[in-house]
Amino acid sequence: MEARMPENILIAVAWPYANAEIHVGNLTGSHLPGDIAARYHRLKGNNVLMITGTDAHGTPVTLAADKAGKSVEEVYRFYHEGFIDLFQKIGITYDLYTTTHSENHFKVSQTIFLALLKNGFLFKKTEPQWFSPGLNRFLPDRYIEGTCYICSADGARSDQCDACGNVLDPAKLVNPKSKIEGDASSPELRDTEHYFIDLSKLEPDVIKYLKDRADYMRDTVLGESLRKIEAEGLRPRAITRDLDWGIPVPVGEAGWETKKLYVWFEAVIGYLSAPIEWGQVSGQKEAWREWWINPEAKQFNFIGKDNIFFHTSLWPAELMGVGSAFMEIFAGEEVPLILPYDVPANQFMNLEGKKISGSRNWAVWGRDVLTRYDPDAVRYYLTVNMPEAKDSDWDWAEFVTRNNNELVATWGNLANRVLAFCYKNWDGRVPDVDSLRPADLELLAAIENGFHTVGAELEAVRLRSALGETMKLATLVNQYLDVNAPWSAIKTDKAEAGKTIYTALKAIDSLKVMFAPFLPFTCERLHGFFGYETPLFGEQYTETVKDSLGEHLVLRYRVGQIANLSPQWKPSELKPGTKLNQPGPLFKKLEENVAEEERARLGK
RNA sequence: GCCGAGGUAGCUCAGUGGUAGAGCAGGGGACUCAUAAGCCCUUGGUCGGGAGUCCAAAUCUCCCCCUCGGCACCA
Repeated sequence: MEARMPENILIAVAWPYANAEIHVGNLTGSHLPGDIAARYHRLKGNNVLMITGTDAHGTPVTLAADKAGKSVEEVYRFYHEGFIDLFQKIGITYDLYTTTHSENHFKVSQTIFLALLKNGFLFKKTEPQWFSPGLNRFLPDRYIEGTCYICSADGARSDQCDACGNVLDPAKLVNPKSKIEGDASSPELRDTEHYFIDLSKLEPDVIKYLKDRADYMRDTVLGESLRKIEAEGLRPRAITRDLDWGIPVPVGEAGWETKKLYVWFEAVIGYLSAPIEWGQVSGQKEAWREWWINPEAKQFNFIGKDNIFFHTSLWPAELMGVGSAFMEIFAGEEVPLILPYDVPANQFMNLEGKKISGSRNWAVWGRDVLTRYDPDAVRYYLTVNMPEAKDSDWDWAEFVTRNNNELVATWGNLANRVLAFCYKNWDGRVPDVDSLRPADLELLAAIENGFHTVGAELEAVRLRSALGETMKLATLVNQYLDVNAPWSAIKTDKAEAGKTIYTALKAIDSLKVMFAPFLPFTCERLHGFFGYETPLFGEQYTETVKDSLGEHLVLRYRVGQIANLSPQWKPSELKPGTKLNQPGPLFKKLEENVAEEERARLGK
């Protein structure tokens, strides 16, 4: 393949919230597609930085801590460490998985706030907000419900009634109640002053930002952003809250000590602060600029559809409002930050036809499912069923059949049958061949072409399609084997059988690379069967970072011994005579009763 | 109510102007290297309904029906 300049690719994933475990819907929604993209670009030789971390702040964490009788820090650390354990077990290779509760993130977030203030995009405004006398704290609207004063339906939110659809005046809500368990006090409206970001002023910029990307952004994403904004406009939005837990608002005025930056205003800033922290812990303090100042860099935000607004409106608005002022305050140079290239948001994954619900245990939890199934089996099903265009469904019976009929039968069996046949009949070595036949060259050409077609799908973040293309190529090799039947040929002409096996091995060696972003664990094993001495991927590890807020665990990724290899996203160059290692099955076939057993676990 | 996304073979879904597709499930066959896997052939659809534009529509326009999601100070 032609030489090319490496691209700088930032893979930024939505920040998991520290009040619940991660389930398969969260994985397929953002972490897994991000990891597949990151691994592909690494194989391609691009400079990849994949980051995110735990969103530690916000009211729900505070309330979860109250309920558990623990400190907010304990609660956030509990989930944070669990997330890191899961990402190692399922191979989500963050270069840095950190947290919003770090000195660095505080500083970067506050700098963004100050830059927006400097540029005139923030204003203060006093509004009534619900206050719980029982909890002695302000509560977000979602925690208040009452009776609608228009249609008399119960369960109306304070600003809108779902029953009649009317927008409500919170002050008129009848019999307002706190939805917090154990809070029997009657919430009341109290005036409170907050900072707002003037999104209406930034609306033309946001529209232009989205229109510039409209030819490749997903239709579902544009529908929830561009078309919605054109229809409804953007309104100013409060970016501070009355809360003890969170990032202090960097204004030295009295009365602001009890207020914090709104979680989504600051969580998205993590896409900037995490690369900065990554540079610090890697001893390359300025390296983050390669993904944030370099206008050629491409940033991807992998998120679920629930976050589309924050990533297609609020975050670009923050960045455009900041302009060069962030760097001016942060580093003393007036250069602008770049804007995200694409926001490939996924829809939701349901479970057995119903919406996933953590509180009702209608969920397949990431760490739990990995105690019974291999990570690549889970990754495979989550990828073929990824909700790229619309909501999808995790169905246990389908999990079993896709595992058995596709992963095991088409791909795993292909690798195993060819390697085992070769190992047994050619003394553990790749057969020697003098020349190849037209059919052999034809197969290898088709496989080689896959690096272009599958690569194009991966670059466009059409992951289901990319995996489907790869699986089709595996079928092509199965067909080739059937036509050439080396198990028959070997009885009369071992050289001919050797050509078939050599060709098939080379094809499998190539397919291994194409499958690797999706199935990294088994492809790494297969890589080992072929006798390679360096791995396909680097390794994950954790370390503890200390700062003025204390310390936090981070997950990292070390490229290690493959750092100096040339890009691996290219056709196999397998040499005749290469010594193989003892092969074995890559995947496990699942029993038919698995679906029944798993369904019995749900909802309990 | 408003906004958005969907409604294509029994099931899960791909397909945005040019003779209806894939995988699974069902039926038949040849083979045996392989986790009884793989391969070949095959049954099956008036592309939610109606009207329109066009030489030509699953694909564009309009109306209607149904499902799901959101309704932004909730993450």
